[in-house]
Amino acid sequence: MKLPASFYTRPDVVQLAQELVGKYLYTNIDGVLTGGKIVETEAYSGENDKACHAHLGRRTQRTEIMYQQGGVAYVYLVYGMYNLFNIITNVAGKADAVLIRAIEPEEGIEEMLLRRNMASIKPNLTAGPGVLSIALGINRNLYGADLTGNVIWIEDKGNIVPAASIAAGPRIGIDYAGEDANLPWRFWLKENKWVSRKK
DNA sequence: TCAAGGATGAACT
DNA sequence: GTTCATCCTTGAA
Repeated sequence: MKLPASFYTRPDVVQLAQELVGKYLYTNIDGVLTGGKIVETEAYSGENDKACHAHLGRRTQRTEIMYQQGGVAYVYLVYGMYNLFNIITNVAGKADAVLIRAIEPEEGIEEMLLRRNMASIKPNLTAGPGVLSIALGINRNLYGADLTGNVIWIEDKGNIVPAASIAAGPRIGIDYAGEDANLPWRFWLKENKWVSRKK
């Protein structure tokens, strides 16, 4: 079942990031279906989070989409070469988002190998936000894409993820954010080899 | 095995 | 000019 818009407009982005672990992310780019199970996420909050691009109402052409109502994609370029995929959440004007960091490949594996220029399937095919976007064909064409449409979406397959199998810890690569860098807002499936960084 | 460095562009100072 | 929500290659241990 495709997640409805009402899932994304809920106010607690941290809770939402945790619930997204175990859901399934799919893209349909040029008629090619690829996707898999989400195994790692991070929460970013517009209010009170220095790590967020839209912290305290910062507003640029790049971050404009973050102020929309939840349920759209925020794709942006980092370090000049990688597109990172975020889900905008909460109601309009809040700028909350969830970064998808890693998935466990399931659908369209051959196409993902082709996009990554890899010969055989290995954990680093989709472990990490930059390579994940390459494998799924995500680029800035999807900036602002509707997550309830038919190009990129998330499905709930009814599988239950016990809270005990989800680990929480500090987010990655945001040391500049001061004390907010220590917030345990990264969630991943314990003992899953498709997670981008262990521990 | 692991640390260092490069690629490359948008946003900020 | 500097920083950044990254990843891959290189060369030293």
